[in-house]
Amino acid sequence: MNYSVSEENYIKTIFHLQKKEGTVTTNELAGELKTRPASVTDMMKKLKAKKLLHYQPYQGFRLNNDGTRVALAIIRRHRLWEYFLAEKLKFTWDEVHEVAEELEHVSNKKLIDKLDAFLGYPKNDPHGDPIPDANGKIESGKKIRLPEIPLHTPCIVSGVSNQSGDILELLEHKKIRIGTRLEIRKKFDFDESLEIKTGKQTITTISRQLAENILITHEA
Amino acid sequence: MNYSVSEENYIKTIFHLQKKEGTVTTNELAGELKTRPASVTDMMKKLKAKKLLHYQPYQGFRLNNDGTRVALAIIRRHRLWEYFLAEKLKFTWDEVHEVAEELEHVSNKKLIDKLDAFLGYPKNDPHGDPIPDANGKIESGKKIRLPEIPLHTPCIVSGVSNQSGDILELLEHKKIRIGTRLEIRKKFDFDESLEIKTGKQTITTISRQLAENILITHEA
DNA sequence: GCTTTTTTTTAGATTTGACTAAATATATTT
DNA sequence: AAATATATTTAGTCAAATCTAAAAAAAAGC
Repeated sequence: MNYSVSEENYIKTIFHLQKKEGTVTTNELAGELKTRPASVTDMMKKLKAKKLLHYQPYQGFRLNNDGTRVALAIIRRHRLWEYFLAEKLKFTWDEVHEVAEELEHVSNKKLIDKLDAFLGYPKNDPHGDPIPDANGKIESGKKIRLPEIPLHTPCIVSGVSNQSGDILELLEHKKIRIGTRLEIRKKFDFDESLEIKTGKQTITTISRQLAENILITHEA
Repeated sequence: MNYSVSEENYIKTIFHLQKKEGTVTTNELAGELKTRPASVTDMMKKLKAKKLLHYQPYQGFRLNNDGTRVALAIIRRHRLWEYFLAEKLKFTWDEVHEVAEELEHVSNKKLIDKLDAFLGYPKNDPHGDPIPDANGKIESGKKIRLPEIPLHTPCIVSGVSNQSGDILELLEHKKIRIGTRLEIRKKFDFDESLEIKTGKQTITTISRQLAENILITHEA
């Protein structure tokens, strides 16, 4: 029931690669993990022996139910720590991933469930990705972006999909953060810019490029 | 500048054993780490090569300045996480150590300094042990216990030295926690029990055994 | 002060996770 | 469909951290 840091990194990476394609290949995984194909083959044999994935030589691999369950637990830990780092420790959005890569391997269930409660059971991490719950349930995956929200509909910022320092600086300046409530006041067809209301009566205009990167939680 | 989990555990344990005796022996360390003497000798050679300790075959070992600096950084991480677990995640005093043993090996300096700030730069962990600051400075080490506090002197609970569930239950019942302000009202010579005031006007009596285990920060 | 016991070290083996180089299977060309 | 190219696996090494068994040094007993 307990896996090494190395095993966890393989499992997590397979999960992410699987989503895009049906099956994962040796080279893909080696590239993603910055390791060699031969090392991947070795690990696949081990994970198959542990019954976490399907694997026949030369046929690629994919996680089975047990492997998926393990992957979701790792992703839950990663995203909860990211949320903690951003919200509580005031790390910027582009710094959280690297630190969470280390924290995610501390696999004490009680710790993670208590952290979840402390954070108020957040639904999304700072990049807008959904956080699996204690049972491994995860929300759709489809993220709603600001331009898809109708006029005059109050909504809450749940993350940004682009993690560059530039976008951060701009958002910081406009005081748009995770949890910020906002509402679209006007859509300009000319350049697709949006006039939005944030907080009580602050009105500002944001470009289409910026709006595309702001992820939204629907509920008021 | 970066050490493996195993190296860190050896360094940390040597630091704790040193305090009591001048030099640490192979068997002592093997006992503490639940490993074999031969493994200890191997690791001592490695840590000596890394210039973290003094070691001559058959002569025991002790950390040098660099080794002590590394040990204090590990202890700082451990105790800050313990404080976080107890204060923020509501772990009980007897549960925090085990979890902190894992978290302490995530050695990102920025993470730890930001955690420190988030927690309000606590001086002691939930067991009353002092937390080294960002520069590795650590306070005396001498803990003051409740019976040593004079009458009518307001003070603050900084921890307990005994971590059993029984003492916890009792303290919980009497609403004595870390940070609780209290003041001794009367000392009974017969059984050395103490009558104390906690909070506004709650008066209660505690036994000598209990008082001995309550650690105090002097400042009002 | 020699002998016995205890402690520590050395020597050699094991496991995990990685690597290189070579072999083999699959895919792509022509 | 054979030849070439690419992807994958196998075979054999290596380093880290552990172990057991045996040898060597230090300490204790008589």
